[in-house]
Amino acid sequence: MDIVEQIDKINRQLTVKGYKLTPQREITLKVLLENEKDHLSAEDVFMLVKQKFPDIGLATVYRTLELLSELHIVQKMNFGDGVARFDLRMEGHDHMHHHLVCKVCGALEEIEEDWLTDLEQKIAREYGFQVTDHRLDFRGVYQTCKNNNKPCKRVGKAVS
Amino acid sequence: MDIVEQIDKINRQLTVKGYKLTPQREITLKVLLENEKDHLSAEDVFMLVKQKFPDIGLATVYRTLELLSELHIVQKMNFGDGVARFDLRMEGHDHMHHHLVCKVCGALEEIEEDWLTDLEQKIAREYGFQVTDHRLDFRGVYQTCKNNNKPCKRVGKAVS
DNA sequence: TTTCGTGCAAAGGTTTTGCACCGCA
DNA sequence: TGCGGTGCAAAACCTTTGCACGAAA
Repeated sequence: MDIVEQIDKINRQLTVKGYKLTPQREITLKVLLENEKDHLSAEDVFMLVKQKFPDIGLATVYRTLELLSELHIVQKMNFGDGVARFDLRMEGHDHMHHHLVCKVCGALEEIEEDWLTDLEQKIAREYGFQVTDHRLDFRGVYQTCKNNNKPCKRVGKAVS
Repeated sequence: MDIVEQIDKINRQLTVKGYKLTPQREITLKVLLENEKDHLSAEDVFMLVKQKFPDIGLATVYRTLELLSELHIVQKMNFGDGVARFDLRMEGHDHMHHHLVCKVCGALEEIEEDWLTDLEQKIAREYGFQVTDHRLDFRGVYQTCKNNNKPCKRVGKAVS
């Protein structure tokens, strides 16, 4: 599924809900699609969108991200560095991704495996709670960082 | 271990690092201990402390929470509602707790079990990443909320 | 005296909101 | 015309910081 198809699909989702795919929204979506792995902040998105559409306002980006959040097209996340970060949720998003956050190099690595299916069933059984979403972050240190005692890699946007 | 002993222990931790247990810090700790399950925000803590010590300033509460965070006595968390929340980490804190966040009633339930020990070993093996901390939140709906189609319970502070 | 901790107020940074305007049905 | 969407600036909000003062070693 290429970017055009993706945007087309999202366009239909918007239309169903009575929203329009304005040029600003389309470009914001493109930026999100092109940086799918990067956990962009609103400011990041704004700067990238501005390159393609210089007249856009920051408020529009916030409003678009908010809208896309509500429609569960993007997911708003928070890594504790004071800014919200946004992730496109692609079609197979039932298996949420997890994160490794390295305290030394600040890298934020994504892990695509889903480890929690069993756990979610257990929670449904034992707590009467139906999980729709989860979030799993590990904080720690890469061995390489630890051995070298210096930053080893930076994947995506670093988080303080 | 009662509150006095706990504070005593924390006092020693502070002393070792060259910090003092001022009245302000002691009362802040008491509030945290008395509301251990509540995920208080800085503002929450401030208001509760102010009842016992009306002259305290908000900045002091922030500074105390920051200090306690650095010493890993409390843990700073973020549930995406725009404020940081703080949890005391009691002695057996190696097994981090997890959360169920209900979208209907806003309840934030704590789960004391540790399900991720195996996973952390796997991560160390396969990703060369040594985990010191993790965070696991599940979002979803309580069956009771779903059946009644209205909020079913509120545990601790609700989160928007 | 020196140092750490404090209260207050101001500043900082992120996000939201009010408002006038614009384009499309 | 009506309405959703936009840009801009102002506001709101949470958190941090500068500064002068105070208490304790």
